[in-house]
Amino acid sequence: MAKKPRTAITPTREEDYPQWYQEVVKAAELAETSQVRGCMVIKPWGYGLWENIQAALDKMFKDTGHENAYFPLFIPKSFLEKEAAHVEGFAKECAVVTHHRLEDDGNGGLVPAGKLEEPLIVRPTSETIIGATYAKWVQSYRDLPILINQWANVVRWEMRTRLFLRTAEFLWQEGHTVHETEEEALDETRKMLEVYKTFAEEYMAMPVLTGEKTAAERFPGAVSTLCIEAMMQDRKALQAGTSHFLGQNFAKASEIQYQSREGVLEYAWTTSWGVSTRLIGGMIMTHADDNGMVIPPRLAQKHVVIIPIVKKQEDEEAVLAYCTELQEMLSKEFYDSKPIGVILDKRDINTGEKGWSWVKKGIPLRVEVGPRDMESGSVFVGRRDRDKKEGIKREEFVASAASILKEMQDGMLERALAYRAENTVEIDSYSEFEKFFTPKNAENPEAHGGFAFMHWCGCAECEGKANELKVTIRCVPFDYEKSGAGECVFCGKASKGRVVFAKSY
RNA sequence: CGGGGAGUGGCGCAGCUUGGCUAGCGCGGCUGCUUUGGGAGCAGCAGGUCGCAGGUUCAAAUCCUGUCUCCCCGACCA
Repeated sequence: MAKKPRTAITPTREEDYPQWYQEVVKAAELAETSQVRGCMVIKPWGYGLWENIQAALDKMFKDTGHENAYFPLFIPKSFLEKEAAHVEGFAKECAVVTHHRLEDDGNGGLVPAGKLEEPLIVRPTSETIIGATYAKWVQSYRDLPILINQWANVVRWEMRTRLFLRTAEFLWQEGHTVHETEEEALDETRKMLEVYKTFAEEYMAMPVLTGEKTAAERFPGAVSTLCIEAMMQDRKALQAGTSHFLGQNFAKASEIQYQSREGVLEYAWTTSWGVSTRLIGGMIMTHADDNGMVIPPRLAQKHVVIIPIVKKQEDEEAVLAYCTELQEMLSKEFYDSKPIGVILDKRDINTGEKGWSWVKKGIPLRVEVGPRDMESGSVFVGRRDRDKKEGIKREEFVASAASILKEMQDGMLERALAYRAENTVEIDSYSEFEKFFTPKNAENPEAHGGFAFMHWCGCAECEGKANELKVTIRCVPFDYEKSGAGECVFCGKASKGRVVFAKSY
């Protein structure tokens, strides 16, 4: 029996995908569970990813005319009650503040005191509190549009949590806009979804499908929910971002009214859209391998780590000087309009261990520099997307670093696109559907399924039949009618085009 | 919230069924020496109120009750 090569992460993706995911998060030092139920501590290496996600998206939001603002963490209970579907959707997962003080219980403990007149809800999302604020800001059509984004944390008391993918508290951005016309609001909804798609593909190297959610999967209170959906390496879908057209539902609930050009009092049209720290989970499950994290260069806070190899004490000074010089040279180079981020790892630990720690963290380039390289004026470079390391002249490496990073970024997207293509099928019969989404090994299910483009009549009953195999409709692609008419896989009734079915997170 | 699994030095685990000496092992940490180009070796040292709270008992990591947290599968959701 051939001995399998040692991997930095155990178990491997194939052996136990959920466990592998957790190990990658831990080994890459991205985050850890906290002492608070369901909440995570995002560690510097993970938070750096979030900061870069924020920076890139923030620029895209501003370039599309949006501004940032900040609204309260607390929402009066009565605000949340205003939109019926919205309350129903979120009521079960809210953290509720009922007291505003703690008192000594006489035994060294504390008991809540000072009961609030009206409970406050820790925001699960801010439509209602922002809507109430907008109602004050909007009088006339001249006050519109309002194009505001907020970077914030929200709390949803989820029953089952997983680092980055679903935590009780998470970081996100939520855009909330108000418009004069339905058409304008619809355009906004679509525009922001495009921003998300562009970001996912160009920065995260994570290909996404776009489309509209079915009624069953829609945001509570929305008229329509648009989404980006990505395929993870276990072939399950991850909803990576949503953009909601709220119609006049929230405007009516919050009394956002304006006097129109004709002097008539009208309800405004609103949208909301968001992405969260879940994107980091998506990045991990799209790119990480059995040796740990693989960070897309465009989102890496550091692109290169320099590892000095010092054999003899007397070499140390010279090798470090050579490394520092390399660091300075690289830092003057630009990748993606920013200076290349370089770490010189001087930690006094074994070289192998040091190298592997960076492999697991997913830094794009590792450069090892020892006396031999120094003498020949070269460096030894390892790319995170390849196994082999190669020697290269120092100047040549410095000059080509940016283009190597670009090549890596492009390669990651291509690989992810290829993976998705390999696991995307068209299915026309229920038996095929059942076969595609049923693992061979029921005890310990292997990666199976993928994206299945199938005909669907549009009724909730047939959608429910897919649920029996834990499969949901991820989205109805915008151009779904282009795939041609057919018959619903479940009931045989007419369908205008194929929609995307998959198992999901 | 339903089902299953688990909490024992920093990490991973054994011990628990059938209570009993100072609670073990591996990895890691520290110190010293030797090493160093893909996860080092030897020696010495440090480190644990066994998740928490009650209870049973002469005696509890072990038995009982409660509770908290984590992981997996479901339902729910970004």
